[in-house]
Amino acid sequence: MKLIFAGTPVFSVKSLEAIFRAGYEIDAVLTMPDKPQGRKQTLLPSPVKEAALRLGLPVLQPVRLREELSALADRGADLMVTCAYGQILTREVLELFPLGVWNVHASLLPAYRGAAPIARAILDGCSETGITIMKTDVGLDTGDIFLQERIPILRSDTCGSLSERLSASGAKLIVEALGKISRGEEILRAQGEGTKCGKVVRTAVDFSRSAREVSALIRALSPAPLAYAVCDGREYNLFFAEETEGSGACGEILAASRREGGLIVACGEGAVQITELQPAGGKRMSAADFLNGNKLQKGMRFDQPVL
RNA sequence: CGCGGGGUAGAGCAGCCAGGUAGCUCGUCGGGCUCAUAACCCGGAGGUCGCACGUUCGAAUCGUGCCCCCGCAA
Repeated sequence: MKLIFAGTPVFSVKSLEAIFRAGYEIDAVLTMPDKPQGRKQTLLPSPVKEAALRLGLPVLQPVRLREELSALADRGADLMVTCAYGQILTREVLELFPLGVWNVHASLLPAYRGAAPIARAILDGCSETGITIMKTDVGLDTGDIFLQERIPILRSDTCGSLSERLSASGAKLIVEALGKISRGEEILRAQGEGTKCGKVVRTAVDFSRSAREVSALIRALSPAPLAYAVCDGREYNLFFAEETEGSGACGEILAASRREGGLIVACGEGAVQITELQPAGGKRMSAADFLNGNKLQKGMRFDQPVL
């Protein structure tokens, strides 16, 4: 069984490595073209490309997959595995693989089809999410479900930490799936009605929301694209905040010292303790380190975002 | 030439504009207090002030050049 792996971000790397380690013949790895990153606009390879090169696998980076059909077809793979690849597959692509195209998706489909299922699940305050291995069809994450694993969402989870566990789960499940497929044991079930989620963007924290929602927003967008807040003309990226006791005007800093319990900000309902942040121009640091610099004082207020 | 912040002790910062003894919070080490402590008190160690050149009696501070880090935007 010869297969092609398609993936792009770090989330996909564990699946690629697991499939490789399980001994499957990976004919080529598809990933998005190198993109200019950062201030210097330097061209950077995707995490999957780096992993593929490390494993000595051939890498293909078509800008538009549907324009490289013949090249793909020539490789004669039996099956394709996709995992956050970044391109919608057309019917012509799907038809190239006799054993089908299988996708690793980071949600319990049919919930959270689409771009940012992990962040959305945290944002919505879900207590669990999971991984679905599905047989890709022409719709957006609408294919029949093959395998699923539920993963709890912890109060301490950020999109980053949850992604790591989901990524590991996905790697385990896709290997399991390939085993069953190679033995002709796949049993599928249709999804039915589902929900779609769009990608998440950098967002200003609205401290008039409840502490639960503020914490969820901050954790859902961490470590990227991040929630932020402005105080005293300076912007702060927020990496982590948990709900805590406290009340005051929305956005008011209720405490800004270790003695008083850290950096605590009043929300519309309750308060949050911010434990990791990054001032504009500065580095990411713990609230304890940040407070040593005395930039924010009790009584100051974070700006209310213009809605 | 996209906009902007920054490099001072292990960490986070002040000092720079108006040159003249290296400062704060924390950590660390030692001692004390306490049933005890992440609490409190006392004391100590620890810094080529990013690099180079220049101005000056004297530069963290002023001037020139360079290196590096970071936020936004793309």
